[in-house]
Amino acid sequence: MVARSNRVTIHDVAKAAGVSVSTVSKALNDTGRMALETREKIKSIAADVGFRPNALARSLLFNRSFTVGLLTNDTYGRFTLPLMSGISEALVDHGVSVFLCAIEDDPALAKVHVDAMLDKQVDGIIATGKRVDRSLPVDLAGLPVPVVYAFTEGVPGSVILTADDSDGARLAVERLREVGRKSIVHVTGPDSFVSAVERADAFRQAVAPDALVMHGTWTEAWGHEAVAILWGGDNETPDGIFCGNDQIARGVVDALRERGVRVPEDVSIIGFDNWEIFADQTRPALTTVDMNLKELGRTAGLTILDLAEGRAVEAGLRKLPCKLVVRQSCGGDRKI
Amino acid sequence: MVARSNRVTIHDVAKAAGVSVSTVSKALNDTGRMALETREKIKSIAADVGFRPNALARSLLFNRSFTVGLLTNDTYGRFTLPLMSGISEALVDHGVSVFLCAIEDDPALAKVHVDAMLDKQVDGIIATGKRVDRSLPVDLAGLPVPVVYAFTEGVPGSVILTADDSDGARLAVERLREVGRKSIVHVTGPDSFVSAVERADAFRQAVAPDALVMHGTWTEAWGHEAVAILWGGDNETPDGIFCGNDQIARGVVDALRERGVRVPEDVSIIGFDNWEIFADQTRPALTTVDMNLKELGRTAGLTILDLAEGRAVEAGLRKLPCKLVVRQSCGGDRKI
DNA sequence: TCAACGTGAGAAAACGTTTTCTCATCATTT
DNA sequence: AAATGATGAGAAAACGTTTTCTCACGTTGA
Repeated sequence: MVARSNRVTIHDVAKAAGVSVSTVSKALNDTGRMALETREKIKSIAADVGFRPNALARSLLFNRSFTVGLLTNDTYGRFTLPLMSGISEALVDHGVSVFLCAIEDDPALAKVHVDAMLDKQVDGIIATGKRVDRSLPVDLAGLPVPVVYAFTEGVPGSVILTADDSDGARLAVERLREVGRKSIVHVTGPDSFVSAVERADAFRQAVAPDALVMHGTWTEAWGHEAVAILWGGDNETPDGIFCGNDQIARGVVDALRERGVRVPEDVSIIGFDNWEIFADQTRPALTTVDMNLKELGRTAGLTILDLAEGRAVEAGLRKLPCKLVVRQSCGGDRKI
Repeated sequence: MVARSNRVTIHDVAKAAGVSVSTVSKALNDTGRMALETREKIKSIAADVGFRPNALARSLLFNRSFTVGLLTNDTYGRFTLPLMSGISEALVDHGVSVFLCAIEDDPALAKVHVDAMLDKQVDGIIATGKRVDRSLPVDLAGLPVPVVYAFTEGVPGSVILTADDSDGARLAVERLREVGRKSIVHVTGPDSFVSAVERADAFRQAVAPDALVMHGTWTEAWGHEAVAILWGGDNETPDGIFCGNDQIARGVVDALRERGVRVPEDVSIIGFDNWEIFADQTRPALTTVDMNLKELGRTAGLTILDLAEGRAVEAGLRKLPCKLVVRQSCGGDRKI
């Protein structure tokens, strides 16, 4: 029809071996009946001519494309990249490749991408975003392929994977307690974010029902401001601050340094996200909660595979545990 | 053979319309001869039953999969994401989807990914990395599909796209001059990086053959240190600093603030990369050189498409211009 | 010696498209 | 009225696999 490629097909192998294509197929797939000698010879010839089966042809036959789509509106990749990395890592062993589609909150663009993926017969779609409590600007319900939501809001009855914010908050508080901190506050993002609220609730539960939670923006500037508030009045100052993300934590650490408050000697700081570019470059480097996004990605990948291959998967929200990454800002590998 | 899906095929449309599949195909593709009435009826029926052609089947026929692969070892995505965004944007209009493969400097993993993509008959591969003067840990020469190198080292005779570092440096110096700066220095990364050297050369050419260039690491810490050196001695201090990246620039700005030097009133600072997370959060926000990575991605996408469709593309290194993003750290929408 | 059986290998169909060819049918021209 | 031409639509082949069927041949057992 159109330009034929020069790639070697199973027919070439058959010709070279002097057998039929069926025999070649059976030989290479270790199926069917045939003389061991024939099988070996065919395998050797196939290797010699560098034959690799055309995945498109197999896909057409099996109705399995061995591709999945990752749909995201997280332009900056802060959350998408670790996730992607985990997905890819889990799936590459199964011969599955991943289409990455960045839709920037544009419903039309999203639809174009979804349609393109469906046309290409993806085995499943993983949806992710930059916020757990917002959904992508496209309706993924009723698609002819399985969908897994990771770190974004999903429709009821779907499979949703997310990090356990409460667990993260508990981890942080535990650590602050371990290093001997008694007066702990939480400086975090807006209370319009479900994550912020969940962490705050878990924080209060772990510290005290009336423990101080300061909601602001997710920025360094807010970290500075929060310190100004805490250290500006006549009240007792805290000796431990759990921050809602690493940017806030950096702001807090910088502001404290400017005031001559020593971190971690005088005050222990714990961040959230383990965004290395912040956590590592802050002086001192941030002890911070890691949401295990890569692991979350791995789970999402495996889950979509289960669904694609018809295995049952429990629907509903599943929260994966966080982990604490210890650097210097909290102090004490030993207790202070 | 295996699980048949419930998706509607051209046969279903044919049955519904009471015609043959060939007629349906011709009707939908506006080819062949047939009564206008028939054509319209078939189109309408196809739309009603929600028919979408199976891209796999078309791919098999046309030897065109309408997919390309993006291979990267830039784990952090600093450069890959904008590039990816540009590629995707340019190609989605052509119905092309992008496989993202993150290989972490692991040759074996790289080979697995490349093989998986070749098996899936990608129309081309775009290689990218985190450093212009390093190549990916896999040999992409002699592949049966076209390859474009973007922001990474490519084999001789290949198509290589990269940002014009010299242009970026010139842009920065020009701006510093425009705002009236006379004593300009360049604080940048290690001279083992080709980019650093090219920018430094262009910097010297624009300022003076013996203009001061300070090589260090790509970190905030180096920015601090450089300021300590510059302001620590008895020498005249500069009134303009061109930094090799935004992290260094942030370090410089912070260090100057700590010393009571005002930015941009006393000293103008220009960064490089336009990494918004740094450029925007620095106080004052950084004026910085943007490498137009998204545009570079767009070009890479279009180029791989040209190659895939057999159009001639000039081989060799092609440098795309940078642009200056003006914020506050350099001063003067009007001259100071 | 003949039937039954096991073995090795090929033919053909299938997956879902597109395209080339062929062939009726009907209208126009001589 | 017969030959020519235009029109509309379908049959079949092709893309590169896998799998089911079929079949020839040789071996075993009675």
